[in-house]
Amino acid sequence: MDNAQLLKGVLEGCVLAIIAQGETYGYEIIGALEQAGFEDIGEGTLYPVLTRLDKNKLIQCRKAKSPLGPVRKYYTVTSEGAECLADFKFRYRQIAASAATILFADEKEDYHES
Amino acid sequence: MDNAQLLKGVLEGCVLAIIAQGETYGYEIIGALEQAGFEDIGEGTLYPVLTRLDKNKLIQCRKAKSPLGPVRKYYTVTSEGAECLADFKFRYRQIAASAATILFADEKEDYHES
DNA sequence: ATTACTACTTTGCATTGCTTAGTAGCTTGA
DNA sequence: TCAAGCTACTAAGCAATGCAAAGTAGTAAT
Repeated sequence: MDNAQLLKGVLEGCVLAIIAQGETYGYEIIGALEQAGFEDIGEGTLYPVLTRLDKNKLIQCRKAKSPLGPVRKYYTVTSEGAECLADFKFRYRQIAASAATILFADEKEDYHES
Repeated sequence: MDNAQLLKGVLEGCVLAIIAQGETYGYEIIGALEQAGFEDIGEGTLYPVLTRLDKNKLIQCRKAKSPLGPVRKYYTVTSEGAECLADFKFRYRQIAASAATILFADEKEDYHES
């Protein structure tokens, strides 16, 4: 029961959602993920996600100088990416609801408890 | 953005949770998953999960005749499995909360609007 | 010049869902 | 009897993805 498996797919959707909130770059995205509660998202985890999203035309890239350090790659979502994000949210909601039904079934017995 | 990836890890925890609700067998578990809202969980998806849970000593198996059809393998959770399930629920809640923060941040603006 | 911080890249591995195909017991009807 | 159809489990092989580890570079400060 590896923790990593729970992230699969979810991470990609979350990264897309973060970029949808405003143009941003890799390092900043890692910070946003950690601030939301995700722990230990390394660079080796995030950057392949960005590469994939870019390859699939869901985000697009623009290079710009950083005030400190090397060149940054700023990302924004494409219209196709926005569609995908909406679709993802829908599917995630479905699965999360199904999982909650099973996992937390015993915690919702407040109202029909005989 | 494959739908299958969203299931990773979640499925295993859900199967464990279903068995924890009472002794059951493969075919019945598939029914329970579909009833909870999971779509198209095939046998080739479920049985490897059961094999893995068994190998990891989280569930144990008992063979018994079926009123119709071949012998069934009835599963129950071990004490170790119960611990794992509790741990899984905790981790799932954390990740689900983090994901919701990012994905549905814009939907919770009822109280500090304007 | 060395250290440290920012920022992105690359390689390779392990896990896991899924497709497909196969085995096997039981019941029913022609 | 024997084929069809249901129940029930098994097995082989593929693809996607998170992740660890190591590397490349630019800038700044000591």
